[in-house]
Amino acid sequence: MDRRQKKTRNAIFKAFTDLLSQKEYSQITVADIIESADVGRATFYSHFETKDYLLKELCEELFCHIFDAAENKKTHTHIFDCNAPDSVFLHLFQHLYKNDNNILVLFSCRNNELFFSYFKNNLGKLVESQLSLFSEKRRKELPESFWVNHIQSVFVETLRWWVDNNMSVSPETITEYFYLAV
Amino acid sequence: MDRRQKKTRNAIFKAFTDLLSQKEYSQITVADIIESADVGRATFYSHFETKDYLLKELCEELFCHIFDAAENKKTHTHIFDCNAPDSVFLHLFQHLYKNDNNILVLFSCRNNELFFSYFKNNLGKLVESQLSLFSEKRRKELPESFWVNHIQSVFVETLRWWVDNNMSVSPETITEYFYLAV
DNA sequence: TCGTTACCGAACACCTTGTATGATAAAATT
DNA sequence: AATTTTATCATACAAGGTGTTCGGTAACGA
Repeated sequence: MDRRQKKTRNAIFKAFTDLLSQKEYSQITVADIIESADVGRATFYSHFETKDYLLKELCEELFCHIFDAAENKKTHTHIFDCNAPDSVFLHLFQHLYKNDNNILVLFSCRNNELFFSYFKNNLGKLVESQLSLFSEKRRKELPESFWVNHIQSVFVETLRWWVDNNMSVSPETITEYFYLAV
Repeated sequence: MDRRQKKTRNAIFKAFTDLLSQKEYSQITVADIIESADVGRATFYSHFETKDYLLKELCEELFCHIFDAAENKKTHTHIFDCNAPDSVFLHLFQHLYKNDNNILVLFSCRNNELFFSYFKNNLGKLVESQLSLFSEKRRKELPESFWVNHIQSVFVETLRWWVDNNMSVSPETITEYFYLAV
């Protein structure tokens, strides 16, 4: 990829992330973004079709990083030298706690629910691979789609509560809450 | 209230509800609404500051009806002649099932998350009054704010699943799922 | 009947979006 | 080093949405 393209793309991502920490997603205009990123209007539109696609691509980059990390624990441990705890959910909470790539900005309550639904979807695969971890009893009494949706939701809502409360408890504790709640 | 005002207000609510069943909230313009309601532009703005306030007021009307009904079961039973089951949650599900005032339109997956958060907030009071119904054990191990938020979330997500699945199970069954999940 | 009030239509300034243009400079290719 | 390709910029533009203003009209309440 052309060096200029990379620079532009990164400048836009950075500007967008900065703006998201200041105001609500729906209040941010393309004019805001290009001014903050210091790129031309036509340039913005040559990179991203719309503002919604920009958010989508940003989410994909961030989620791709964090979910790959959680799923491929071995390679990941090797690269990032983290201590690979037993639970992928704890692993996720730990990564979020570190706030890699400023991902937390997107979880702030001011921001769009669109983001939460992307996150929830990405969680889907992970949850399905972990179903056996949860209570056998309830699994048999509830439809599987209900059960999967439930676990995804509880994770997202637990995360929301954690962030809203300034992450004042440790990743280990919030994981415990998650398992108690789910 | 002036008869003309009532007529206008209702026409706008009706037009808005109809439109919500056809397209996503964010795609609906004020022009759409006033054309469908057949009122002047200035008239719309003399009733509602913005489209967001319109949604807010619509939610308040609908929720007010449904939550009052659930909370004041005695008066409510009297007025609406329903069979007042034991659980307020079952009661809620039953009311939603009847789709009073077309409330279900607002729960369709195409529609705004804004609506779900209003609903979740309205649920707050109700949940707090019902806390004792749920497992003592978990209540003591989890912070109260976490616990309240959790119950609200599970209700909303259960409802979402129910609606997404065309309400193919009975209110009694979905209530059972709710209690099993929470 | 008479004053008040809500409504209409039309026009308006302003903002946002997404596209198109030709010029310029950085990158890739030869 | 010379040349071609490509990303960028500034500017302009049309289309469409928002929220306000204003004078005329008709429905309302007393």
